[in-house]
Amino acid sequence: MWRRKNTLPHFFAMPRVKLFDEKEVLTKAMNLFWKQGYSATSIQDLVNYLGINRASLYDTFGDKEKLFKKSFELYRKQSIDKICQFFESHPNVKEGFSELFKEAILDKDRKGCFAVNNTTELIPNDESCLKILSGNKLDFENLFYEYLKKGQMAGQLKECKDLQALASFLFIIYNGILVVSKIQTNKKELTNSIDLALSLLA
Amino acid sequence: MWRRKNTLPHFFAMPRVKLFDEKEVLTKAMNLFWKQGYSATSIQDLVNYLGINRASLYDTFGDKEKLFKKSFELYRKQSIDKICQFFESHPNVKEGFSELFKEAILDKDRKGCFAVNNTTELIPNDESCLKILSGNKLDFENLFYEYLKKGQMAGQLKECKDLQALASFLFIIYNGILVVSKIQTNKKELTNSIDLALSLLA
DNA sequence: TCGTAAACGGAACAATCGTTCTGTTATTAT
DNA sequence: ATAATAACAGAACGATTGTTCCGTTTACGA
Repeated sequence: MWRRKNTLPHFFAMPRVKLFDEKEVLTKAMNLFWKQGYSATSIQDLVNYLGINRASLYDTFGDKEKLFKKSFELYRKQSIDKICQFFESHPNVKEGFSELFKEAILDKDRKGCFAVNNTTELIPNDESCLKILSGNKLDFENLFYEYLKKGQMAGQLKECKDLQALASFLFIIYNGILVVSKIQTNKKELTNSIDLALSLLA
Repeated sequence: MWRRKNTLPHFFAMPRVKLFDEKEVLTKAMNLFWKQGYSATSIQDLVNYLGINRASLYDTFGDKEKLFKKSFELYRKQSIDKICQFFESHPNVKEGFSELFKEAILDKDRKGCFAVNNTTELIPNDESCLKILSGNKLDFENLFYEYLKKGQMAGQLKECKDLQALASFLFIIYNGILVVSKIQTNKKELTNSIDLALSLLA
């Protein structure tokens, strides 16, 4: 069997390159889905906001659902990277969580958290998203757990706590903050609640 | 100017009565919006699920947004009534919150909380919903506060706490539980977190 | 320079969106 | 019985949905 490679003289040819940066466009898509949610964001919205052609959108990202999944994938990577760096640059556990939560309440444009928004919008109507969000929960709780453990070994936690339970608790608090911050932008009240929650650590 | 009333003999006439119970249908609409969210629920979905005609839907409830608002209004009334009764039938504060939260984690069909779902879906894209949800937050925090106060006066809280901060904290916890319950139905882990949070009360 | 193939712009697709309209049916005071 | 009128069933509306297709443009290896 002969291969096509041999039969055609100019088989390999390079087409024109993309006129847009794929990751840059994906970041834009992420931000629009984040703000509007999956269902409320139309392809036309995306075409307008991303500034690329419909055909380019479909050629590059597949369909709407695929683009959404890729957007959320990017968000997950970014937020996990951010948390890791955040913990590394905050050696004290209690201070670290305090700063993390207090940063979360500065939600000027009320977008909340893309993961939390997806949880409430897409569960229980999208099975595949449940898997992703379950994984996301585990990732966060594990990060929280390791951070707590490091703090415990450094003697930052007074008593011997159930770190697993503490990690779950902190994840719940984090989710709660990310919901309530969309309603309430009064920093003072939320700060008090955070201090109250973190009094369980020391 | 003569009035039409005088020119026609039988001006007042009663039409046929509704073949469906308005509140019953509204409850159904509430449940569908609750499960699917506002954007993901089409009029056709509603017509199928409610079992009434399109025209009847529009005649009775106005348009989609009005039906949604009425659905959520019904939900708010029901949940506030439920909380009031719940607190009245649970004289001990800590036990009351414990039971309330532990009831929330039994979310078999993963619908979550209609109010939380609406918060993440509709803010910041619907200004009128922000007002409603702000009011809802205040209502809940006030209910929590009064309940805490009653418990404090009954000597159920050891120290003299900042009850306002405690109420806000419990509202955040409640929201967090109502999000995470959609992902995690493992009761044990969530129960531990609830116990941890409520250790701040006694 | 030339041919290839992907990116591009934009029209076009069927399906569905929320909403309105048109008759018909059914009820009740007269 | 009759007239009036709202509820009913269902077709129809234009607009928008997500997606595909077509023809052109453009970059790059040969």
